[in-house]
Amino acid sequence: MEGKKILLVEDDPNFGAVLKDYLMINDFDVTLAKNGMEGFEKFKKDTFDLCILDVMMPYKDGYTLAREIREKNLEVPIIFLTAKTLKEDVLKGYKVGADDYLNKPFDSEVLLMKIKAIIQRKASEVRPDTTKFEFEIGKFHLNSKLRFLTFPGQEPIKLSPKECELLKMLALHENDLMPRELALTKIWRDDNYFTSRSMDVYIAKLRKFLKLDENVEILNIHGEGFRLVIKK
Amino acid sequence: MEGKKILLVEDDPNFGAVLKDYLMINDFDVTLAKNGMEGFEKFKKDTFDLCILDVMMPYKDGYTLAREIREKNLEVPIIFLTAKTLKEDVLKGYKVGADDYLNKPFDSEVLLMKIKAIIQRKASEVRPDTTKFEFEIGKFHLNSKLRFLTFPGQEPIKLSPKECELLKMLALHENDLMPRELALTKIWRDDNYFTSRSMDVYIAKLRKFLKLDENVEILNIHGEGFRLVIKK
DNA sequence: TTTTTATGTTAATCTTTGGTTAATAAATTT
DNA sequence: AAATTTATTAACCAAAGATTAACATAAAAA
Repeated sequence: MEGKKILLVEDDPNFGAVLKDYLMINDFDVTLAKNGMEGFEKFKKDTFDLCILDVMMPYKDGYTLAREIREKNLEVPIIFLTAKTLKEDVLKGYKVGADDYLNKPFDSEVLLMKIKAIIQRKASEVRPDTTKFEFEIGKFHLNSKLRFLTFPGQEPIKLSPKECELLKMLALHENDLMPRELALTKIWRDDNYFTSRSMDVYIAKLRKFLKLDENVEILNIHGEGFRLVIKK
Repeated sequence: MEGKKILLVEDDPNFGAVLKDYLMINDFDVTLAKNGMEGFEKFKKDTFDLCILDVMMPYKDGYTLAREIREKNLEVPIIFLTAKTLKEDVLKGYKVGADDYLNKPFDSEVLLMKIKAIIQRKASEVRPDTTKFEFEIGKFHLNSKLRFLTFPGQEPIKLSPKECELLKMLALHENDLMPRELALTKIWRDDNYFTSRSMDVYIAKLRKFLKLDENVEILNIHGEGFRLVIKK
């Protein structure tokens, strides 16, 4: 856990300094920014393992900053700090892609634990190669950047963003288990009953496309996830 | 995090009930014991992911109980609840093998977070054991990740989670005793009459699958458990 | 041997998970 | 602003899996 880099964006200089010190004592490498602008500048110049953002800041609030960060980086975990307890704010945070949410003032122990838990989780996640965007799926060819799926002798099938990401995720785990949870947290950024239902709808769509090649199919592993099988 | 089992030992019936409810609302499966004796009895009869012990209880205090629990189980995380804040008590707790320490009354959020952090940590520690998922069982090949069992010249047999785990557990003890109790506590997470009956049902199912290879069979060792025999 | 306890088997029931359709909402394009 | 595409939600049914009850049989103990 040593030397993990944290970007801390907090406008209150006292609180910011104290928190920074506390985190540094606990072996994190902390960069402190005192507003959203500066936060984003520093984010672009370096690579962080975690971002801790205060929600209420002048000029650029935490949510806006989070959105900008997410545009640049889909992976980095974000924790919001807030004095508010309003439900809607919490929800807003999650929508922007926050990994966690903490009320201020909070128990520093708790923050530390959250940080460790999140970093550990990220570390243990399978890191699919996000750069790869071309896949051979049986006789199909998938280009996930241009979002289409071609089959010999056919017009290319245009895929929607969700269709495409889901198929890509399956392709990355070709012939192996693609855990349900993984797709839900990575693509839908939420794992609940409805997103799960939504995913099933997309699986059905993909199956329809893939019917063209009888050697390709998406199998379900009950309670676990799906498996893109490519017979050869 | 759903369905994790917590043993809560707390002599104050009001506080105990409130805390139990709170944890249950948060999707934990909570067993409440109202003193150390009862706590230990319940601990022996079941398998828990976490124990939360009040320090000050009549007859048998939390430390004594913790020591007894540690004798039986070196793994299970223990959290102490205490009204005291004296340093020495905290130290005593850690010496007995506590994973955490909380003052009472405490912020329920904090407890929840600590619980989650601890359980997550344990989960990631255990991973090495989970790595092996391919087994040769006579002419069979078991893939316990994709949950199927193949036999030359046959369609792969899909296994249900319980079938799969049970067969894996037997395979891990190939030609040796696989104690009944082990499968029940690890797979069924509970050892009682009904789970035991359920396990027998699964043994029957596995025997049916394994019939294809006459050199493979599951023998019963009366009162002890089962033995996966592979003749060579 | 008789009695008790443990195991084996089948089938009914209950629970959870997955698949599909269609209506609605949200986002994007024209 | 209208049309089109994409995404979500709800309802419902089907399939898979797990448990339980009932009863039969085998092993151990009394």
